[in-house]
Amino acid sequence: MILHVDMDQFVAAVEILRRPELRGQPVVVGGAGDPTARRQVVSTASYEAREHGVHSGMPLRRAAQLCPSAVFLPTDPAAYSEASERVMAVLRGFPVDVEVWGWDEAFVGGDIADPQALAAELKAAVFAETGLTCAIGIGENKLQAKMAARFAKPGGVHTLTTAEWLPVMGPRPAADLWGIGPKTARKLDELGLHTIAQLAATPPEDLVERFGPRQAAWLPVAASGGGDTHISTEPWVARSRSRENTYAEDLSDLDEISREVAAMARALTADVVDDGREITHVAVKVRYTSFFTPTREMKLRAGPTTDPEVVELAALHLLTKFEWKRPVRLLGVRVNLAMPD
DNA sequence: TCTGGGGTCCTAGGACCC
DNA sequence: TCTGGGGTCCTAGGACCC
Repeated sequence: MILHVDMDQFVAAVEILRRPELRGQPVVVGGAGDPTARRQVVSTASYEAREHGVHSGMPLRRAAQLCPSAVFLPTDPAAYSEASERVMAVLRGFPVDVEVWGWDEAFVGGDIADPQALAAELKAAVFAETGLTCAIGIGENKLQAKMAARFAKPGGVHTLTTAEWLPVMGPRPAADLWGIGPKTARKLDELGLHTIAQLAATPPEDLVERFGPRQAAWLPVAASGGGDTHISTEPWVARSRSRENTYAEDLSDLDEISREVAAMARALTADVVDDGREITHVAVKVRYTSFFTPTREMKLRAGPTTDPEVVELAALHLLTKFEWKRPVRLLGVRVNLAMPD
């Protein structure tokens, strides 16, 4: 069996931990914590704020309208990263395999005799050592465990097995499946495939034309409750690193745009060089006020580099490949990293 | 009340080479 | 002479996740 550990309202919970007076109050974490700021969105809302309809991705100003009494806090990624490390260390203290999945999730596998007992022990240990609570899903593969954790939230334990899968998940919309987003859900709807049970009963051949071979093969398997059972304990090696910024006021001046992109390119290079990595590709992203968002990317011809000058010049070169007739609201730079041997 | 930031993986088309 | 088929690299975009 595989367990999926999913922290409850993780970002909000970390903030509440260091400000206990916030417990029980609606808390909204996002942007610089200013509910009047434009172009900033909710990162995480506490359960109390969610009761007012506030959710991740919502503009802060909208959140403030829905829940004027909420406490608004700036995001503090370093604090969440540090809290995440403490949680994962607790999980690794057990004789199990742990695969970290983002800040606030992990899959746990290995030689597990009694998954229910293990789940209870993990929850208790995480709470005792970090003050944070989690939900735990138990399943026969990662997909089942992940879906089970949704039923377990907040703070519970839930099991979903192959035998239970179709009776429980079958009637639910295909969009409930981990890996099916709004676009795929709409395409499935257009094919008359609305529920997980309907998708599970569809031969891949019927999906190839619309979805391509890989997704066509995966969709019915996932809908039938099939999934990956491998827990990888290898440390994650990042493929890329990026920085982007949405500006409160649109940018039109190409000199200013160039300065911004150059600064991002240099900062990014410093970050990855700190991590001992080399840069192979540079990409620039522009979002116009229309929300049209093209990207331009290039491989560094001279080979992998750690030189900020090279990365900056590449980014500035890529800038020449865009049209500058309209103002922009976002600029971003991404670098791809050479994979160590 | 207009729509964040940081990632990963997949697909598709064109260039280029044999 | 007007024309094939395969393989790989590169870039752009789409979709999804937290």
